[in-house]
Amino acid sequence: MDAIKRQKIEAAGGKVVTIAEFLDLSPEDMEMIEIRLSLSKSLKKFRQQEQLSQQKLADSINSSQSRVAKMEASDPSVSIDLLIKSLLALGATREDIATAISGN
Amino acid sequence: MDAIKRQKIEAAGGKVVTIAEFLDLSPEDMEMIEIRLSLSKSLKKFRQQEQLSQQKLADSINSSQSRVAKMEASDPSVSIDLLIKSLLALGATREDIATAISGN
DNA sequence: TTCTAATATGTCATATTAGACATAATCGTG
DNA sequence: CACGATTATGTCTAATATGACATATTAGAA
Repeated sequence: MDAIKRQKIEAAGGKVVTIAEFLDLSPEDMEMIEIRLSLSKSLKKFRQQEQLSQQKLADSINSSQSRVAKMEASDPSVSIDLLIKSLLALGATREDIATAISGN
Repeated sequence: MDAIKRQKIEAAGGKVVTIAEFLDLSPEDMEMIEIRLSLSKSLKKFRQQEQLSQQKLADSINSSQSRVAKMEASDPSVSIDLLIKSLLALGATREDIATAISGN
């Protein structure tokens, strides 16, 4: 949100709050969330490139369809470990993972 | 180990086995271990650059000295999540983390 | 629309990871 | 050497992540 929009809202009596402020997240927490988000997007991309259903992928990594869905949804219950493990299983390289994490 | 050395050992009746073979690790397992290793080395480097003891770092991230020691030792009981969280707390950027993971 | 495959969501028991603590080992420095 | 500080290791129990399952929702084709 730019400064002008913020000013307008505040001038009108509204309080502007970022998501981080609202949820009381530290910058590091935000980064963690962003990293998980990038990885999960990458996971979905790799899976689709391989033309696999969530179920097929789940089978190949001894997991379940629901967990794969949660991975791709960046559910807070999924660890970065699991995301990376799954990406590797899909053939992603460390470089691919690094790229996802860097956000570029 | 190069092919020549391997050949010599095998010619002498020895069986050559990689660590991965010995521990029956999949290539993905190996990658996971290497990633953890890179991150833990990076963590130690960042902590030392900041001139912090493991205890001080532990305090700043609500953890314990022993857990920090385990992080830096790449103990299997520590998750990549925790390593990344700790790196971020030390001021590492996503770029720094990506670099560690890529192994370059 | 209806049927079917795919994906999403909620919950649970089990497994894994967490911080904490005790204590051992190692490092520096006098 | 001795001592103090730092780091390593082992083991608890609490917290969190896991696969599994049921079920809901969505997507796409006939």
